[in-house]
Amino acid sequence: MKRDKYNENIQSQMRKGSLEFVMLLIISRKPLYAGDMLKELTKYELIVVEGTLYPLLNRLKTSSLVEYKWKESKSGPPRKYYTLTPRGRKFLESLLLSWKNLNDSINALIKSYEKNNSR
Amino acid sequence: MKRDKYNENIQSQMRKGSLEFVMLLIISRKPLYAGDMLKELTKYELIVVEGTLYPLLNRLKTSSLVEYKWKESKSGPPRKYYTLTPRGRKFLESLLLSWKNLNDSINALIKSYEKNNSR
DNA sequence: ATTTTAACCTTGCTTTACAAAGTACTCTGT
DNA sequence: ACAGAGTACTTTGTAAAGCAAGGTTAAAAT
Repeated sequence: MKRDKYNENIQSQMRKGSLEFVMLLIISRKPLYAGDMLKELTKYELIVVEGTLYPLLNRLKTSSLVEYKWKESKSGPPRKYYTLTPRGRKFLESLLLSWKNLNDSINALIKSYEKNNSR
Repeated sequence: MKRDKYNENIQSQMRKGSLEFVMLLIISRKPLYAGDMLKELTKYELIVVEGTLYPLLNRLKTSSLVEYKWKESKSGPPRKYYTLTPRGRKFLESLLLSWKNLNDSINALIKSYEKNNSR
């Protein structure tokens, strides 16, 4: 039933569109590879899967927002360690502003909602 | 050039996935029709266009989260005034929790970013 | 050598935001 | 009465992107 899909992966749905932002934030802190990112995202309860992550990383690469260097691993094939480009840093700064605006708007709406429901 | 699309409609992209949430919030406050919603959303700087809004309202309707009543207008054809169903109210409550979680996660990441960039 | 594990990639499906064009109803001016 | 303007809602086509599932390659373990 189509209706039920609305209750599945609520958090996942809400994260859509903010994903790039979160990814750039994580990459900005230190060079890491996809496996690290998945762990990091899980820590923040932002579940992302491989099929989402790799194409996203490639889009960011194509857009010159990130770059990577191959590094050998002790336990398997080499890894791509990602960092932000200068362009990526600039873009992240603008996303920070957008996020704060969106955040303010939604919080204003929530306040108005909570007042109406007197809690 | 594909790269440039990343800079267009940043805010629009970030809003994706939170749209249902915002719509339910707005509808929860008082019955309104699509025209009112567009004005309301503009007020909060969350731009949405007709081609997005109407299909979304129909999805919410199909999912039994909202319902509407026809009302005559003084200046044109009748309007659909939307309200939340009980199911819609419950769903909105769960979205509120999800939003707060996502918000906390991202704000934690932002703090960590700002510390690294010592500002 | 073969199997397992790790890392990265690709394909197909589905959803959905948006632009643009379409339908339908009401009011106004002539 | 009817043409045109304005308002409200709908539909169609396109493109983007998340995800599941399957694929490829490389190193390590047995």
